[in-house]
Amino acid sequence: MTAHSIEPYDFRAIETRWRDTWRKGGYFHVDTKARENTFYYLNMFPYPSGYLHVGHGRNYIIGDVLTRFYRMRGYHILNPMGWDAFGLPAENAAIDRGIHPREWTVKNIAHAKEQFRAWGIEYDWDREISTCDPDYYRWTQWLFLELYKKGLAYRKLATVNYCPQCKTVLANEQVVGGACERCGTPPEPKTLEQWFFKITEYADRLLDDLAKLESWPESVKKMQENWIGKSEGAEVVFKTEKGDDLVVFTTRPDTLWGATFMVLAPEHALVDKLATKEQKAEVAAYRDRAIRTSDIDRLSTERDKTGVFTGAYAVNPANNERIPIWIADYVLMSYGTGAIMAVPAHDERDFAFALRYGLPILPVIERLDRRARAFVPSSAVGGDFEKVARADELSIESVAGGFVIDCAWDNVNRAVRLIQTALEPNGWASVVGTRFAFIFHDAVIAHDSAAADREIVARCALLTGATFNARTAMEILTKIPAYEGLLFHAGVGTMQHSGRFSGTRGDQAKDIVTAWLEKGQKGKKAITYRLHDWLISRQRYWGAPIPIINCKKCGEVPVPEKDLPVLLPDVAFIGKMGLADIPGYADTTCPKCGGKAKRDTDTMDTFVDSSWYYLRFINPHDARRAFVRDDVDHWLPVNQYVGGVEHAILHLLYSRFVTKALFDMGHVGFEEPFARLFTQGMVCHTAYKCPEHGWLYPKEVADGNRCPHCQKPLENPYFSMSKSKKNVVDPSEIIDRVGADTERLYTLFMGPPDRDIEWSEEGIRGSFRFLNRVWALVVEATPRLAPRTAAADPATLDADGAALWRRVHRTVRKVSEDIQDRFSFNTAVSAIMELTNDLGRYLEREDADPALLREAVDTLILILSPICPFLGEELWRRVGHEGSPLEVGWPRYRVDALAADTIEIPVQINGKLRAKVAVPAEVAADAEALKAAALADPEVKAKLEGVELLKAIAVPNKMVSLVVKAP
RNA sequence: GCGAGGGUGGCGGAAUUGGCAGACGCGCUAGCCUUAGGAGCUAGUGCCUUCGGGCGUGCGGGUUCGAGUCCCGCCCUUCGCACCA
Repeated sequence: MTAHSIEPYDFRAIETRWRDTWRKGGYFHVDTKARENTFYYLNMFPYPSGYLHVGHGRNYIIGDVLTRFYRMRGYHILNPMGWDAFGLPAENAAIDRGIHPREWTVKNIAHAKEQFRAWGIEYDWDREISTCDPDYYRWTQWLFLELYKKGLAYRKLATVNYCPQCKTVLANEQVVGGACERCGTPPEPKTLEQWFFKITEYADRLLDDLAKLESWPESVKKMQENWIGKSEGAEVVFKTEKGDDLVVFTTRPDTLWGATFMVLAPEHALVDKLATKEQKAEVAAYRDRAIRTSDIDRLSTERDKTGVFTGAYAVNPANNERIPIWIADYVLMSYGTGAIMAVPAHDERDFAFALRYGLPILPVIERLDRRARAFVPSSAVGGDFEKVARADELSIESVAGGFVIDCAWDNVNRAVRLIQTALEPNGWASVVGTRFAFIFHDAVIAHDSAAADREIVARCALLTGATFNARTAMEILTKIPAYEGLLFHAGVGTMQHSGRFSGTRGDQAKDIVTAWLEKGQKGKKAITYRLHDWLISRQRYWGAPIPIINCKKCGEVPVPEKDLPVLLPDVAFIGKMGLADIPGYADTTCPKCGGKAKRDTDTMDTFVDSSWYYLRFINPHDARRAFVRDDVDHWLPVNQYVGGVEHAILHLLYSRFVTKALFDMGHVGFEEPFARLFTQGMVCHTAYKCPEHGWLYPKEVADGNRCPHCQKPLENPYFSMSKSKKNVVDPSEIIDRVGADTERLYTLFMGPPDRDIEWSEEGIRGSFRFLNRVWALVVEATPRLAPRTAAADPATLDADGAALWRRVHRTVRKVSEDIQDRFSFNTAVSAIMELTNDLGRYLEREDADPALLREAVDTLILILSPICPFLGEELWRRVGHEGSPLEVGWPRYRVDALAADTIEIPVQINGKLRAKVAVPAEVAADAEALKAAALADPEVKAKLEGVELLKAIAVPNKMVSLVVKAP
């Protein structure tokens, strides 16, 4: 570059100049009546919580780049923006500041819009919506009523977290570490009538239709699948001795013969009835403790399983064994039937519980490997036992305290006979694995029933004497180190010890047992989901009121559609209140009978607001309808939806549910709301933590990474940006120092968009430097450009020129594909950088071709303009054009410009790169010609001197691989 | 524990279909320029080297003319779910 000083890149002036140009030009207004070339791009709308940091910016910058790109490609692109404006943080902030949540929300929205403007991020602002606006929540209420009419909204008693200090109900997310997030008091369970949406009715469709979502990330689909948590199995009816039916759900009906006890959730309805007089007090105490602790502190995953015997018994329908009924908090009332049959031999939790409480553990499923192992204490047999076993070709090994014999399933019996023969009269041994048995000198007792278990324990106790203290056969076995890992397995295998079902193959066992249960009316095939109905009631102020009226005479009456919206009462906000606390709000008249009635005082979960907003954007101002069917049917499903992975489950699942419900009601003609989903990674940044003073702002931190208060060395963990960790970067500071274009460029360049990335000051500087180079280069080139209609003629270019010309076209193709098909903005940016580098080198030539310069410079500006729109506008005018790059259209590439005349082909000899040959393109494309050219190359010839060529492989346009043998 | 990602120079990352590993950027080194700046320009920059070459994409095997990429077995790490019967 020449040394004379040129005009500097004045990003402040440039960004100020073009800041409103797109809005004024109406470039992003779209007519939703359009039916051709339409594209619905949607970013998840934000919660207006103060201000957006550079991490939030990533999401919207990606959207803005894509929108500008599609716009240049001639699409009618719909890219709207709105505000998920209801919710708890607004109430909390309002409480702290003594203002109304609406005031706080409105202020934040205004500030966020100003941030978008500074970022150069444009939307069709005529479509702005805010969920706290009556014109919006009126239709949220309409949605509620539609679901209600369909029987998909209903009310039932449910337990919520109630904070006795704040005197209010807490949402789950307000309970942090088992305490109220505001005051730290542990919440109490409280049972209230609550509204639910019957999402479970759609569980199967929500699960099955995931397969149709081909352009969703696999991880998100998997998360939804896990969340829905479908398990297939059977319900089995156990009769209690008092005559009640106790229904359990199991995924392993084939293990029924191994069910040696039952466990109920402490809250189970039958607990009171079942508990015997002697056990009642203990049961009640355990249950009360469980109810209090269950939801509060689940964090200790590895806590011991506890439980209490109810005193009652049930009958195992498979073998009529009498089995005890326990209660334990490891069984959850919220899953299945709240009761289980415990099969301790094949369920890890049941195994631990049974060992702890001395309940029998009976193996009923064979191990897949069908191996067995016997342990023979040395005191139980004579001195020549080892020799005898060897003579019988058994694999015997001497271990501490005795011998271990490993057998395959077909020689277990032989080993057992041998051991029995060798036993002293008071000795005993055991075998586990494919066969479980205890061996005595006068009998071999299979460990296959509770009675056998008792007999084994009694015999062992007798033989062992006072030191014996095991309660079950399994407990004896767990004390033998050689058996570690062999006593328990949860695999599917052949049934054993299961009466006439013994020997049933594992792959058929479940079906065969289920069929038998159904035939004998002892149970049936059943499916259980982890997914629960969606609790939408919030006892809060800042949300959409539930449009239901309770009349003493008529009962539950929906508010007639003509009376919507049910407005939030416009009262001074006093904090910590729900609608129930507002005098007069609930008083109304019954729409049916006209008598006195009460309004429902719950508001809706904000996920209801966001479960349908993507529909409202199509006709945001329609006063008569939530949306227009014909229009939404055209524009939806959303072509591209982009947001944070933190919404992978709830928001996306609720939206899918609502769409399916609306489809069933005939309101929309599609079953899935979002055709393509992309989840962007988070932006991380170093945080500073003092062990004593907590999180510190970077600017507080003194030199040497020490705490300014106590001089202690600080920890520097690396976290996604969050206010609480004080590691956010404010975009206004970046924009002020290097400009929005630099921030946009850096945000895209720093890494693949689906991965978490670290914000770095050095990276910002590099991006800023690049834009300065682009600026200088274009300013430098401007007087040397051919007129703006000129295009380069490749025939007249020299080698350097032709190379640049090819680079221009290759770059257009790469950037187009990277943006549109691959969502790979970082590589698109690096391609633009490479073009800039080449252009800079070419520009150093005095005789640079003016038409080529024109083509290269124009192209560079155009493909950079979606990423750096301010600079794009400025430079486009500078090089002599009128209007915005947005009006020009995305540049096209020439296919004939993609390939060079001469291609350099690497040559490998025995897998190692040994030479490169330059060949004409038509030679490189032909395997035989390419092979010949490589072999004729002097360098290759020299390397082949004196060796024998065994094989030559030529891959057209790629490489030549030679296999040789040294003499 | 279950599920899904990820592991490549000093750092962020690239390699799209099994075909030249390290594009692009940061940092660093040397030089130039300069009324000195956290500026700009030029060159270099994976490691080792006896200057022939050798080694190199978490580790160990395998397939192949050829493996960052495919297969088998491990290790580490991030995220999500987690007593789900």
